[in-house]
Amino acid sequence: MPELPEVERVRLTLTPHLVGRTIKRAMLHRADICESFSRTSAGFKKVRTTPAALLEGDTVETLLRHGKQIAIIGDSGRVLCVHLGMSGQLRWKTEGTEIKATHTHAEWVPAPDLRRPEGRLIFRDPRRFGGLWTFDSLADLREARWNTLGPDALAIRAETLKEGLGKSTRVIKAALLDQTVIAGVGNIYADEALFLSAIRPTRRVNRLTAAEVRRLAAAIPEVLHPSIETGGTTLRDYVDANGEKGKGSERNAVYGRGGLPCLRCGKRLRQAIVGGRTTVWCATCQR
DNA sequence: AGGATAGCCTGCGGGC
DNA sequence: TGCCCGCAGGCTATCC
Repeated sequence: MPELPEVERVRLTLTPHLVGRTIKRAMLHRADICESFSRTSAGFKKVRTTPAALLEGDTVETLLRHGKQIAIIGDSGRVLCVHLGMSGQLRWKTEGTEIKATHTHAEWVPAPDLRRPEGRLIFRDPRRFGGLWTFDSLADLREARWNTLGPDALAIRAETLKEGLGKSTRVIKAALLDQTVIAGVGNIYADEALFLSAIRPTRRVNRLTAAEVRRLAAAIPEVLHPSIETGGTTLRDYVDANGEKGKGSERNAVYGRGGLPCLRCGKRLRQAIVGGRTTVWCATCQR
């Protein structure tokens, strides 16, 4: 469910709970949602997941994000990578918080910390499109997994976007959803960025002008930043680590507004499947 | 080899 | 009030 702003929000709200805490116990309730990798001379091989790989015994140093993926870094150097997929949640559970017990696939119990209230980290994911990946180091995660991702959408520049798009003939909407081109944009913010840059989602990548690519590159962080501030979009079941819902959905100019009037020109917004996903745009404002 | 499509899962809202 | 259908924020495997 989450795109970059929602994932960033989870990272930000989880950080104060986790950083500096030592993981006393890591529990994996469903083995098939986690893959562990270890380095070999040839590359990487899949190994059995151990509690230590899930950061048991580690003190959390920091939380990073690239695109829609989060990395939790332990003081041993080990790294736990979390991808929320469509329905994944990373939650900080305290005495008072109600979290559905169903589909809880992993839990982390920290050692008591006198300065902070007790709590534990929960990974839930009903649809199981998300998952966990463990590596011995951040370098390993970058080499084995994040290497396929394009530049993070918050830091995208016109030149790198142009390079990532290449001479592709597919529609721009599909290219924006391709995480190897740019990491972090999903269905909501692809439509929002295309609206803001006045480009039709059905335009072929290789037919975009340099000026249009520049507008698009500028529009992407511009649509992402406010959603990080407001707590991300809420359409269904997204919540941050503290269970707070986003307040950003009413800010969307096109996503979820098919058939409604364009906020800029008042004409009816078009809705159709583009690049395999429901897409909304204004045929008047976007060319 | 790039690009389009089906498929993986569960939950929920709308229409009957 | 059910029940069935369609649809959902992501990504991949597989075909052409």
